[in-house]
Amino acid sequence: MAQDDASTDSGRTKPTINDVAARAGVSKKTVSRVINGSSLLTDSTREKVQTAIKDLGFVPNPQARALALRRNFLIVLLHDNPNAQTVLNFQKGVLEAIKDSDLALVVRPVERASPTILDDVRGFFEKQRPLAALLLPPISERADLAALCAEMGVRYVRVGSAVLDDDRHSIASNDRDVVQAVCTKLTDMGHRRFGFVRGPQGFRSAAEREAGFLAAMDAAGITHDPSMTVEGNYRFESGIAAGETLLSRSPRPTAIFAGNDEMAAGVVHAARQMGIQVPEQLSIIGFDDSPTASHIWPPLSTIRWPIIDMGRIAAQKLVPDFLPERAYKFPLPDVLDSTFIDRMSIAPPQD
Amino acid sequence: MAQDDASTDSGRTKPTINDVAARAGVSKKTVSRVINGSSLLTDSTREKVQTAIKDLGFVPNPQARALALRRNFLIVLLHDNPNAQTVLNFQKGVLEAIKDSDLALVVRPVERASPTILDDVRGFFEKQRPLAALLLPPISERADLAALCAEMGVRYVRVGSAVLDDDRHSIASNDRDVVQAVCTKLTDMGHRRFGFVRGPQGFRSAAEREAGFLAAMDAAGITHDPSMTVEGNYRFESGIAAGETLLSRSPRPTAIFAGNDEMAAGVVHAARQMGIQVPEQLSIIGFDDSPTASHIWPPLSTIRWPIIDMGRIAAQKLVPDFLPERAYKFPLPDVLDSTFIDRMSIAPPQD
DNA sequence: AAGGTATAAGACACCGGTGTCAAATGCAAG
DNA sequence: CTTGCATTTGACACCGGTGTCTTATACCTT
Repeated sequence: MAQDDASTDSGRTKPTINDVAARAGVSKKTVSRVINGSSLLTDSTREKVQTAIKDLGFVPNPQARALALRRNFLIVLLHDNPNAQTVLNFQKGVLEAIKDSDLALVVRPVERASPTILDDVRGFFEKQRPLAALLLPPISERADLAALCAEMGVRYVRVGSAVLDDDRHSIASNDRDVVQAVCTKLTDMGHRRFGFVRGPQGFRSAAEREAGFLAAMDAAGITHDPSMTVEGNYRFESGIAAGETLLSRSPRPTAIFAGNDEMAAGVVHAARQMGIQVPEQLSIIGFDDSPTASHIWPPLSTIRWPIIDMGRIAAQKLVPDFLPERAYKFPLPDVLDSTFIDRMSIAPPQD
Repeated sequence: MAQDDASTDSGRTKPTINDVAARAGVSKKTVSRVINGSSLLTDSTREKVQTAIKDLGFVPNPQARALALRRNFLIVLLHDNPNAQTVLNFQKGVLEAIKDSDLALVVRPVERASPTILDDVRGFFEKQRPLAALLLPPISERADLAALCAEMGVRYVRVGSAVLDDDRHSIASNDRDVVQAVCTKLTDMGHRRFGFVRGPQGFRSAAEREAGFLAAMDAAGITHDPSMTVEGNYRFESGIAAGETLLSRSPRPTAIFAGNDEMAAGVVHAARQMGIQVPEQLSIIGFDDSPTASHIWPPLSTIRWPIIDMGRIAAQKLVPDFLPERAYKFPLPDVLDSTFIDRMSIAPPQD
């Protein structure tokens, strides 16, 4: 295999751009142009260089490129989302998209409550100089973080339950519409007395889902009593508390929509403690299609949002020019549909 | 604030090592020594330089260092673990440890089944040249991956249910011991007929937990019928199937240990379908303390492994020389204790 | 065939640090 | 007050690419 000195050498140590240049008989700048897909190249030159690259098994050094370009080939996932499954699925989608690229995904949790959050992120950006950032809810709702990205030349996409930015910087699910549609199913079944377990203040998802619920009530001609809306914090325990509150009202609601599955599971728990049968005496719907939803009894009817796809599309919006296969087609959607997963927690009201 | 030209300038563009050198009246190499904590420096020189660094707000450029050192300040998390909560908690621990360092965490899922896994990882290492890698189970069990890390000069730590490597390269939970202890609680309660839902072949955790279970049987003088061990794949559905199998045996087991919470939840599900009361007629114990465990009814007694701590300690073992605060003390442990979380799924047998 | 212009390729400095080795400095001993 | 040696500091090349500007080549025109 050792046909000349250069290739003998290449067996031991990684070939550099200089080795390629020497072998192809061109300058390193020309090799650089080939790597970067410059259009001002003769076909024959390009071929020569590509052959040399292949022969040598040359892989450009990302650190050197990063230094010269003042930009790292990193996508940062900025998040403070408490739902592990959501975060991991989103990661999965992103990683799927960047699989065969030169990019890597770095995770960076941030603290929503921290007063120094902007400085923290700025410091991180200054150090790592990432190419792009992905903002997961709820911090995706912070306009100041998006502005910081823009200011520092970091591309970004904001992920949310509703469109949060212009189409280049946003990917969203249609929470409001899907919740309205699903709650309308319930009114069509004959339910008239509803309880609603809201997500916490400051979460756009909570507001969107509530808006969808209210719209369904409106459409069915039902006046929703505000005292039948209870606020939780998206966690199981708050669902129990909310369930206890709502189910001790008289008359009792026959259907409860909870802002997410954890809280819905809490409501189921409360119902069991109070001896209320689900779904016969009480219909419950959650949101997320988390593992909990299918593991509890009865299995929860819930709404699955396409979080993996959102991750993939977010990455595609972010760095289309870095992704090898352009198998996807433009324009990329801004809103993705969620789907209703009907399991066993809903039924028509009794009597 | 602008006291001289240099500081005026530093407001616009980031200061470099040259600016610091000029301000401190030393060479850039000396500044470099200060940054890297070289010991052959006069105290007065060090101070001068540190003052200049502080005045200018100088932050070394990681890309440049990466190029010169041929090493990126990246820790890679290599995983193919299906349990989102586990992965995310581990990430959390790692991130906690590297919080104020120059390091970043990048996630890289790998496919256990892929025949090209070694080449994939090698390619990734060649491109990103990470400083270190963290191997999560089950791929942490692959010695060839560890060898690859060693060969490519990537520090690594393997995480597992038992010590998988020497103490510098391993952090483990004590699955076998804790399972033995917990199952002994069950025998002490009076249980004699046990079912065991094993994790899948090829998972060390499955083998360890089984060994612990068997040891407890042994210690209690119980001969465990091998047909009362059923293998699952760590997922809910396989737990249902295993539960159906075990609970249709006659005489029925009065206690079932499942290799993880998902499968335990499946067993609970199967028991309910068959009209068997938990825990009155059947005690069930899981492993992981996943959200599912506390959300189902009855809440599962389970074992919590200290995955966040394992992440933190893994990072500390990996890059002690890069972590700012040496608040932790050596030697770092190799094995961390899991704890039994007693909820409501166990009770003495009815006889 | 000469001149003019568009285009391809190259020379060289530069990104911002670190390694090597030589030079300068400090201090003890003669 | 030298000399000798250990220690501290600096000069300079180098890590492996890219940007800018210049030069060489190719293609048209007249």
